[in-house]
Amino acid sequence: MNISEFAKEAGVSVSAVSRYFNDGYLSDDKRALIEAALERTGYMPSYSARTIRTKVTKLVGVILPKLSSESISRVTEGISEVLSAEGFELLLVNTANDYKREITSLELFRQNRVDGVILLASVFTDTHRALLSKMRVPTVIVGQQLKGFNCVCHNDLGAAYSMTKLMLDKGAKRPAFIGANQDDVAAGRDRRRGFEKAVTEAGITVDPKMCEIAKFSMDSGYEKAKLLLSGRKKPDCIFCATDNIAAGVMQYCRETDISIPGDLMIGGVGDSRMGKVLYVPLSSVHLHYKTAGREGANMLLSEMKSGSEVHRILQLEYDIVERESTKRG
Amino acid sequence: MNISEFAKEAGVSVSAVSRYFNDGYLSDDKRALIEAALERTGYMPSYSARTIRTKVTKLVGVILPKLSSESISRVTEGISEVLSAEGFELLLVNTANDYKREITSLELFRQNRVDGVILLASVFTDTHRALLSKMRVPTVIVGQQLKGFNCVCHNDLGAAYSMTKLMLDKGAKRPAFIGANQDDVAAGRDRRRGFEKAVTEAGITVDPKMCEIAKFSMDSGYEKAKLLLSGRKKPDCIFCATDNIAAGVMQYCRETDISIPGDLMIGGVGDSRMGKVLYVPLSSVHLHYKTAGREGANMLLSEMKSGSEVHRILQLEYDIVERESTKRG
DNA sequence: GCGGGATGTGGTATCGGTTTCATATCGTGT
DNA sequence: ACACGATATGAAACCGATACCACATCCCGC
Repeated sequence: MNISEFAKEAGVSVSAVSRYFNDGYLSDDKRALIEAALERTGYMPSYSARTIRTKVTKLVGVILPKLSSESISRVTEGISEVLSAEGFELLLVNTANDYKREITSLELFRQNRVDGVILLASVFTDTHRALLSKMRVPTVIVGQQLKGFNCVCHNDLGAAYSMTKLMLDKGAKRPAFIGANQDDVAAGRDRRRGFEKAVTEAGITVDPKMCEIAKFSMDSGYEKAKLLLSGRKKPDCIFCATDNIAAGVMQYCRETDISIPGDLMIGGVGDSRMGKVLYVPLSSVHLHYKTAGREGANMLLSEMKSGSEVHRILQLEYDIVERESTKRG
Repeated sequence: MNISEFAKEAGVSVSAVSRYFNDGYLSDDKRALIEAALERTGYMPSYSARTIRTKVTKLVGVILPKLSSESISRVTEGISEVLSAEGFELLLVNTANDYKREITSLELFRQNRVDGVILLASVFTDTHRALLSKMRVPTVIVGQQLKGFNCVCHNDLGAAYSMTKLMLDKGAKRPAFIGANQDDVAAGRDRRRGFEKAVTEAGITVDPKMCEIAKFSMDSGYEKAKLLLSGRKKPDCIFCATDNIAAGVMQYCRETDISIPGDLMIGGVGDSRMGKVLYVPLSSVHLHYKTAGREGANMLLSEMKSGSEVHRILQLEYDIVERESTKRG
């Protein structure tokens, strides 16, 4: 059933029906007629037909690398909370860690499919940059920082620095690092730099042999821990770029009877739920993921309303959460 | 830029452009002209304009109670995997555990916004049933079983039964239960029935005082554990309807020096990542969440293709994963 | 040489809404 | 009595695509 059939059924004009669903200027008589017919028929106007004239989709595209990650789902929850309150819906694209799909999705979103885009990016290539600057809809990047674009990000460097410093202040002398791919500026490069900054400041030379690059998984953390802890020069603390990696390290320690924090201190980033219940509760850095999602959504909202081209970068701070894995002395 | 402007720019007819993006019957000359103009202008056809004629949105609505839950995000990942391979995108609605939003979202999806709907439901009210039977688009329910509709669900009763039986077989005599709201048929009622079945079969009478209802959170599990374990009659095993609840129970046991599995065995459901790294690794039941998502998506796809009204129910089986929390003798 | 299927083409009706426009009625201040 | 703004109304143009239609080739078999 379309609007003219419905209008006939209700005994009013097409314009009247359209006015009912949009602005005012409609007599109470007609309003009642329409409501009665609505009750009878269950008519609903077609969104796409509306969109074709108004150019408004009430849809926001969200591009993310995976769904089953605590940090990402928290961010998404923040986004969803703010946007749904404003009547927007989320068009989700799960790239499954495939950068090419980020590109194709951005392409897709240029076709007037959405009113705005939020990109939970991992890595930026030149293609990314080129495409992003050609976007015709407001776009916000969450979790990474890219000059010239709207971003909400975390202080990854500071977080890594503080966590590493915490362990060094407790007397660690042989710090090790297990991080993520350096192409990922936030979780990879910045967290490594934070680690290195703290180590250097403590008067220790960063030893490349004490630094490993892992995937974002427990298993990977486990493997890298095995590498680091079975060598000759053993670390007395490990800073892990994510809690997942830290959990893998801890697994290895449990199996090999390495005592935590006695023999080895461990610190993570992300303050995941898991960290609290690990067999040795994990010290971590709380990043405000949900807030990042909310703020990203708010930034997008204001961008969509104003249509302005101002680019802002919002960096959120962090909180150190100390638990048993670093409690010495 | 719209199709006629673009057609003029390319030097071809509007029909030719439309044919370029759809079927064949287009000479190579025109194809080349269009491709050249595409390169120059970056024109993309409008999705909503297309939808208005074809009635195809290439969108699937997914309604879920929350995002930051491991089980739900796994299901969603399965859904996303299958549907994106078929060129569909997900329109996500996060109801934030608000049943009313499930209703309004279903309403919304009746407006030709999507080609199909997947509902990760929690609770079914009469309103749900009424609305679901009025849906004009193919709909699949994942995680719950509702007669007369397309469903993909787990064998929740069997899962709970087997886990409880495992603990009873190891000699537990005073089994306790911490479950979820009984309005949730799958995670609430069925898992409780499975527990009760196993207990009864073992010749033990189910003691209502040994049964608590928690929320789906660690904290709630912790609180209920305190209730059960500080009473006079202490349980020697607790079956928890979810791993999160079990993790809360374990937290309490750690604080109060209750030894696991010596004093108390604990079993969960869901085989969450957390379970493996808990301070006592948790026995759990692996439910095939991602598979459920995939199968739900497949079911929806075949429903959308055929347009048939056949209703199927697919129940997935489970695997017991035994870890230290129930390893006795 | 001719009927008929496959291929190729552009004009235009159509999808289901919104917005503009011309027009009408009303209350009200002067 | 009259001008004027606020309210109310339906017809028709319009948004940007697709699908149908009428028509033009071309190739093939008979």
